[in-house]
Amino acid sequence: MARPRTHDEALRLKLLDRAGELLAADGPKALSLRKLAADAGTSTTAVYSLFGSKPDLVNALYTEGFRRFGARMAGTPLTGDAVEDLVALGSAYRTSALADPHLYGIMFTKSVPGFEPNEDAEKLARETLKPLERIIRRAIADGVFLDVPPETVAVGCWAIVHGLVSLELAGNLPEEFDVTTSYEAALRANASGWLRPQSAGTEPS
Amino acid sequence: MARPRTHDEALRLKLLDRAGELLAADGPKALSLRKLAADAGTSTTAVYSLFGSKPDLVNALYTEGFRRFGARMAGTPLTGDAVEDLVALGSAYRTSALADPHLYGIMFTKSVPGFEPNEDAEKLARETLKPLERIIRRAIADGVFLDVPPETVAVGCWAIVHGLVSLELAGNLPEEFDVTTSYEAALRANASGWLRPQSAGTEPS
DNA sequence: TGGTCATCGATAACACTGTTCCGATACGCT
DNA sequence: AGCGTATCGGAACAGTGTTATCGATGACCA
Repeated sequence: MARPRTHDEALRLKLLDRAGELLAADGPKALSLRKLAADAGTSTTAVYSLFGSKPDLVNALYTEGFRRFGARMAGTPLTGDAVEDLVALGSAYRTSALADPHLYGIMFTKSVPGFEPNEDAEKLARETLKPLERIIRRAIADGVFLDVPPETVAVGCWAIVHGLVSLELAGNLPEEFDVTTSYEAALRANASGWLRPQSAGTEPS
Repeated sequence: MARPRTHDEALRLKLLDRAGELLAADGPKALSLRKLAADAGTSTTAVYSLFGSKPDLVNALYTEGFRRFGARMAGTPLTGDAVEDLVALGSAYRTSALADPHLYGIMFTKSVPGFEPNEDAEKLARETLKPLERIIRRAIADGVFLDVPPETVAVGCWAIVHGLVSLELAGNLPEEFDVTTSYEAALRANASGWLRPQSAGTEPS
């Protein structure tokens, strides 16, 4: 054997860190391997020996993003009231997205052209939605929600938060728009729509 | 003065057409000015004298996308029942997106890194949502919907369709998921959530 | 009609990207 | 000590968007 590797775990973390900063500072367009390597005081080869390629590097960012995101979701306190809990999870989702918009772009809107998450990363991503499904299954089992497939409700909830956050991040919301209030109102309206008719008296807004 | 331009309107249309085809065939990553020019039998300079830059070319695609999209929205037959009409518009939105997914990517998910729509294009985009707002305003005025700012409801409706379509196009829906049915159910649930409580008896399916 | 010359457009160059190759390096082992 | 080899960094390759160059062109005016 020969020459011990200097492209070690420490450098790997440093590169990921700098990549996150570059991303946050100037967006996915500015995330260049050359600039990244230069900033970290190494060469582009290091990125290839540590990650494999640029998409693989982005995959690591994707995974890290979902780790943080999953922690926020799992750490959201729940009350047992299905509608309120869905609103709470939705708010956590938005908080997470606003905390690191470009990471959100990688995770949910394919903002880096060549990138597709690998199987492990995708599995991790799906795991983070588990709290959502748990709430919905219970609400359906308890007769609070309509008796429809839980996936349908879960997808609907995911869609509204994803849609709202995407519109907000893309700057597509109207001027003088009270985002936080409207966001909660929309989440509550959406969740309330799945209530069984006789229990539909829970007033939105 | 001298030499009349041969980079005329016909070439402009041809380039736009080929650009759409390249986009539809291999996605935004494969939309290269060199390939485009070669395919159209001209040089890259033509693109610059006709459009200005690549983002400007994409802006033209964006505008064309919203022209078609707006036509579909405006052409959707309405019944006067707010919830059903919102579902119908939402379905038209999805149809439009599925008809040309990559164009949808340009229009709604910033799939081309450097591109931002210019003012005219953005104004046109906003115009296409007018039918939505009309329905909502009337429903609120008639006391069918809750008395909240119409923008709040409009954004909520836009968000759920955008969210659902994004998830579908990104391949994030569960296996064995009846998209069309669930899509309508989610739209109906979302719209129903804005009904005033006393009229909340409209049963989602 | 012939000459001038502004203008157009294709070629080539530039600065950048991700990726690959290859030779110099620097350690572990004999 | 010296060999061998895995490792690493710089250079090379193929591609991108963009810009500059410069020859060809055709409309105007004499």
